[in-house]
Amino acid sequence: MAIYEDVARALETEIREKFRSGEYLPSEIQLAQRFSINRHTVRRAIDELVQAGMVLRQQGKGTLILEHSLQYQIGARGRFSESVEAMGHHPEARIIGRFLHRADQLLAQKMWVEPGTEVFRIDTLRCIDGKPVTLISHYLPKHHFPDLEQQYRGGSLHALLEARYGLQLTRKQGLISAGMPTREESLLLQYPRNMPLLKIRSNNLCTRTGALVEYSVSRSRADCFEYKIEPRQNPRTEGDPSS
Amino acid sequence: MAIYEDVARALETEIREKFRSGEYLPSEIQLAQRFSINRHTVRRAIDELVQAGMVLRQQGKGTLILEHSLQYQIGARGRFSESVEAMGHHPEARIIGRFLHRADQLLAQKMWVEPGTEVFRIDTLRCIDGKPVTLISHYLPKHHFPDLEQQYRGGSLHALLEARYGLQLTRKQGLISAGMPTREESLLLQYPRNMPLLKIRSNNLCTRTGALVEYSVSRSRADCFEYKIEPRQNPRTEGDPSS
DNA sequence: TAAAACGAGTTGTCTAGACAAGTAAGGAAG
DNA sequence: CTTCCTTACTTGTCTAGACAACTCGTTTTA
Repeated sequence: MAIYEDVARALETEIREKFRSGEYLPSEIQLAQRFSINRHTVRRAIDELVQAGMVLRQQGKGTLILEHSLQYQIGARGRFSESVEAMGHHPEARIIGRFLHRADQLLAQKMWVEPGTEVFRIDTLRCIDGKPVTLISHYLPKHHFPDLEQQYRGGSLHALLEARYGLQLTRKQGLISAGMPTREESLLLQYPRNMPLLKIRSNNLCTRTGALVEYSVSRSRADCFEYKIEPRQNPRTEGDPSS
Repeated sequence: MAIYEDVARALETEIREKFRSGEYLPSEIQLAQRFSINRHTVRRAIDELVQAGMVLRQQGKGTLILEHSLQYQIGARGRFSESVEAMGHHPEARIIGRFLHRADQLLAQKMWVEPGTEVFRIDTLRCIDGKPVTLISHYLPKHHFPDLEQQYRGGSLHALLEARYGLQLTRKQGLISAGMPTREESLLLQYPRNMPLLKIRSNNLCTRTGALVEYSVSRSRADCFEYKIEPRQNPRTEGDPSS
């Protein structure tokens, strides 16, 4: 039996018995000293835990211990549903990054604009009870919002659009798919790479003019999130984003 | 960008273009010489392919190339969208299994019936171009359809319900989530266990009476399937020039 | 006061070499 | 002919060291 397998099992029981989720594993060097093995062998052991979805590596910080029973929570009550109508329009968003793209072929097609158009991209992370749940990339044509990058400081993006630019948005189309997280997504969402994400790409139009003002891609942890499609009820039930 | 990522991508295209499944990759040492990198770096690159399910390591023999039609389609055009409205009601269904359940606590809650109620379950597999894409479990309260099990022989379940029982269905609620396949799902869908499924659970009511007549769970391969949510075609906004 | 630079500590990548373990084929011994 | 052994080649594991990249708190600087 390989050393790294032994160490992996040792760490596994140790995590279950002595650590809580949110804590960090001892550093690889410390573990190497403790077990009197090489750091690479420790890494190989931790690889097993990563693969099992028990821990998450964070470069520069450490190795984060995740919920012990992630896989068992799937399908359990811990999950909460969210009306698709409300997706992407949530107040407690934290800004992760801002970018200025020039739309390539693919993006242009999805945004219904000409290739080369300048497009703001704002990435936000939505947390619930301090737990990251959804990562959203908002794409907005620059010419509609020349000074948006200065204005937006977090919170409800759509409320800002309405307040400053007088725009009211309507979802025109939503595409729902599933995929596996990239390393970056895994990090931001604190979510194992071998668990699925629920994705929604949506085009939002200005309710009045019909012009596309936002294309967004949201990626949600599937262990605690699912989307609810309501029957077509009477509209205008979703007005208040602050609720 | 890391070297091993480059090499992994290079090998990926090479596999697609120059190799067939069943063949073996050049040995790690040969690849290391070819790319002028260390063997460990080659191994790290191949790790990526293993993780992606493209190749299989065989100690002492070599690295076997597997069927490689799946992973490339992800995110490509090969994917086709399907309106949620149409989900679960498709003609070219093949029957996989029939069951008679007595609803337990959980199922009863989801189906809005009393625990202990007898429930038909019919599993169907939907294929496209001979490729299995969606696995659907239909749950129907027995008392509504005493002889359904005899009647249904494949094809559109909902058409049969309408023809024989005079029932027209309306989707009341849809819950969309993502998950990993069980072994059985993986087998039926011919889909790797490390790729995600897109799931929809929906309750369908009789349009006239409002009684629940069907609860269904569909699981679709995420590599070639995504769900489309159409805008609400609200009759009141008919004059809208944007549509 | 605010921004920039630094430093300690962490994970990530790459190299280098050694030996273990498994496979397959060929040759030697029975 | 069959069996066993050797040999060559493959992947698997472990060690060792170096530096890159990143995080975070502290210190310095403007």
